[in-house]
Amino acid sequence: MKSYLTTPIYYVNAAPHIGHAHTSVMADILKRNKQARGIETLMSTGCDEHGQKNQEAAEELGLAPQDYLDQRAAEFQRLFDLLGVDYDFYVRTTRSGHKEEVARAEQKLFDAGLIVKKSYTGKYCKGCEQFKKESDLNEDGRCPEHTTIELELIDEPNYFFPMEPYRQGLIDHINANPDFVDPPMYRGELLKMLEEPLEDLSISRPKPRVSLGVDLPFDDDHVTYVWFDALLNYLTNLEFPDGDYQQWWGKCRHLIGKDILKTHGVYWPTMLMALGLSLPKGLVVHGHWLGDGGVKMSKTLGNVVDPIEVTDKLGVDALRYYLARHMRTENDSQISVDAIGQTYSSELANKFGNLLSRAGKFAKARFDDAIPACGDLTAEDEAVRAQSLAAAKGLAEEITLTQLPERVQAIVDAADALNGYFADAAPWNLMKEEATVARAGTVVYVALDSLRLLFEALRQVIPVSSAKALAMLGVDAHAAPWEPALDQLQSGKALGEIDVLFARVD
RNA sequence: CGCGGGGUGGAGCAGUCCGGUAGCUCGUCAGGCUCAUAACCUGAAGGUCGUUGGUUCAAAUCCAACCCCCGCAACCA
Repeated sequence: MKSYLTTPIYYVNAAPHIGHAHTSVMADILKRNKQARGIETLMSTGCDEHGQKNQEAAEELGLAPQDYLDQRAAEFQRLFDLLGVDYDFYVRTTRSGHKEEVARAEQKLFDAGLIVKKSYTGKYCKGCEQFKKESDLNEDGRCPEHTTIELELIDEPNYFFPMEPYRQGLIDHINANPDFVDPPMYRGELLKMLEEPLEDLSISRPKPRVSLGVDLPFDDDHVTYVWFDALLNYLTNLEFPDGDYQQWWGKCRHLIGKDILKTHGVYWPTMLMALGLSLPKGLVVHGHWLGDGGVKMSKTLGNVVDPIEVTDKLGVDALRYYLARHMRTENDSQISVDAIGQTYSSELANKFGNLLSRAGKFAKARFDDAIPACGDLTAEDEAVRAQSLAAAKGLAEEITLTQLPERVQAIVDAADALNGYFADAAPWNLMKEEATVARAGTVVYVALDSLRLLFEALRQVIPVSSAKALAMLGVDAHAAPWEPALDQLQSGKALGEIDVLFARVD
């Protein structure tokens, strides 16, 4: 079994933000989930270095484009490395192989007569450096952003990719493949987009306006429109067209934010159809993060959540955990440094960390630094064990992004139950009578073994902390695939040093 | 009448498909425990589930109308 997961390649015209962190971390979690099930998985993330906005960003900083791009690409990569994103490809569209293959694909379409040249007429705003639609203009027929500038009527040649011929085929494909878009809500949105005839997609930009891009192979005066170039990264990673890309391409799922559903659900499939290639297996769509108060993040409101800042303050796993725990794919979700801190304290520190600490230290102090023996099990023991096993199994099977929060929640609930169980059983009281010392050992065993199972499951979400926790329990991090099972702790085996796993941050 | 999502105790959310004691986290208050990271356990206060009407023995949940927020419609995950 094979799988290929991609994130979008991010526009590097500004510093990386929480959205970039989110999609790449989600791809990482899905990859770990697949690997746990024994599925060989490739994952790509990276950056899109072409286009007007990148060009402008470089100019603003007074840097040569390539210097600017090198800096930003490294900055994004550092973030993903910091967050533990286990990518197989870090894409840069400026790399030579990619550019050549994009040009080849374009030439192929051009030769087949699937790209047409025609003049584009439109009102161009010099302020925005963009063409404006009538509906974008104010009452005076001017750009709302630049009311003093008279719009220019520009008529220039441009290359277009007619998408309409593929529309019905795409609709049929979506109907025949219910999981082409997940969650289904976005499938409906996509089908809506396909109800009207598709416009010709402009795939070129005149060089005087945009220079950062892939030269059109059949016209030196133009560069390729960023999306046409960027989308192909999903294939060029796999050494398309000369390499052995087919074995992976058929297993590809694209993770995307809802804002780029059209590019991935319309532009990309029609391009692939024109190139005679099969469509990806599916699109995995998620919503956006909003700042405190449920409004868009903005510097003026001061509700921007910077992934680096959060990580510095609370640690990588606090952020990864929050992203996994609180994003609802069909809606936008809220995030703030306070909220991350709260989730970190109440769940990671107070439930998982503290439970490990109380049971682990108890075992060390009262049972000679080792895991106690497990005696006969009571109904209470069996109940918490069953809950922990069920929760772990929730991450041993295939998960979607939509299910992820509830699966993590089940792990939390199990830890919660273990805390209650431990308090009810009160092994510290059982230690007072010789007759019940063995029973205390059983309670500690059940707590530690169940907790081990929960941390094994959490390796998908918070790999670093989970590995630490398992080391404290004296368990070797066993390799994928993973089969959740009870009673994997060995009685009598030494426990590791029980440190504070999630340090309190005030 | 462009499209879509949402409106549930102070905050953030689940529950809505398949009607039947309104649940979780945080916060507040009271008690308990002492193994543990001022943590953990128990209990309490606090909600006319946006509004109105309808169906039903029974509606947060189904139906209708309306109000209010937020996205999209533009190269932002």
